[in-house]
Amino acid sequence: MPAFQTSPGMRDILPPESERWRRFDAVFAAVAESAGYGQLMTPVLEDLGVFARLGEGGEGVSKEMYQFTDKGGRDVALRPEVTASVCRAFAQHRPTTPWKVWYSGPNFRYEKPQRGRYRQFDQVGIEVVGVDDPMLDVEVIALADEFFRALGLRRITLIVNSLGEPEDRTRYIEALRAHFESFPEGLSATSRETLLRNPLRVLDSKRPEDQAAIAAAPQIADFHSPAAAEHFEAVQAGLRALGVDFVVEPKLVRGLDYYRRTIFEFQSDALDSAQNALGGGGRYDGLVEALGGPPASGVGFALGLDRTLIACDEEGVFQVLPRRLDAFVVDVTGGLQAAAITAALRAAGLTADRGFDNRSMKAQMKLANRSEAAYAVIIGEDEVAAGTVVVKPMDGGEQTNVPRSELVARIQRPTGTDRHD
RNA sequence: GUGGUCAUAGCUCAAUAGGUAGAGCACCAGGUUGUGAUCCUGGCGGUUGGGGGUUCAAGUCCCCUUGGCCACCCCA
Repeated sequence: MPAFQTSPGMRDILPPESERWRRFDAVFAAVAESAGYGQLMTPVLEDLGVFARLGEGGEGVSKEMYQFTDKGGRDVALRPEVTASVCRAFAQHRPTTPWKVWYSGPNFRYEKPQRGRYRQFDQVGIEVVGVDDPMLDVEVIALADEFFRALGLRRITLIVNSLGEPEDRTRYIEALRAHFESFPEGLSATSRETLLRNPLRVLDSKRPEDQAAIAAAPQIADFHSPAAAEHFEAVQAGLRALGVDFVVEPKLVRGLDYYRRTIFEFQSDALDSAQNALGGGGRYDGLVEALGGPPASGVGFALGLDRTLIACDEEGVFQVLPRRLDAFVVDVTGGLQAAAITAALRAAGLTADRGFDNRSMKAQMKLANRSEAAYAVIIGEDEVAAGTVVVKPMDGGEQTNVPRSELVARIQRPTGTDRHD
């Protein structure tokens, strides 16, 4: 038993899995940057106040926040999400709009860990501040959709809804509360508690005894102001124009108070229905202002690496193969030769590893095999004397003895292709 | 936060009814005094998650604790 191990809900990502994570980021960056988004890097630690507004939504928010007082007496928290930090950054730096950014990194929530749910978890996302145009909602959603496709995922469902303007939303919540409180068949005990805190969330319940009340509940669309309805229509028209499949789900809600108008979520039907949401987002007009900035609308989404990778596993896509080395240098003359040869190979842009500890040729060949190098470069006393090296294809091909000066060329241009010699 | 379940070698797992802890894989070495991936032989490897208790004797039974997993809660 090791004296120390990772704290609950936190883990090491070892190679080669870490390579997959890095490629995940790279694919996301490529999609976002193709649309003019730049990477924003914010601190993982911020003043508690930056996230305080999130607490107005569910009580879970404040309960699950990693917060503490630092040595200067400042109340701080590890970020539970990035959207609030983006808005804080906008308010702080006042960049010109539209401000289009993407991000990737760890977030922290003090939850009870289980598979696909960690206390430190990575998310990628994009946010745009300062544009009201529904076509921007369309762009953001389409980029998320494009990203899932870039990973190779096919069994993805996009669901969208609109919470309307803040006033619409407020009126709807009151109507919902009234409906649920007076519904004859009542609600489950859990939903009755949810109702006190966040009536919208009751719509999310999957408990059978709640379904009758939910089915009979008022529809948000009936509360949309003309402007909100028009915005939502425009979003749908834009998605259709781009050929992005979607389903309007009137019962889709998001837990936080800051969401306005468009909200959306991507689900994978390759996962259990209980946790099939890979990511989501929406509009949060007003959040920047709430954080001390100018009035500015915002829209964005975030998605989690863990669940998305699980979905990839389920669909058998985005399987990252370990990187192969070009060459593995086996030196049984003490190791100095290998130092020079690997340096030369690397300088030529090739990837090369070598054996250490002056182990036997057999042992070094086993390492070469394990490294999955394309070639073993073997050097012994004979080769040193002759100024040559043995180049052996590890796939079983014939090994050849080549002058040391031709080694790099031989590996860059495999035998059989250099017929002009 | 609530409930359930599990924890044995680096990994995946065995261990009859309490009776000295095993295998496969991996790793190391040799067979092959200059050659991997196959094969053969041998080796390294564990205070059975930790602590306490019952017992002549505990991996096995009891309590506590830590951690994983599952469900609920929550889900930004």
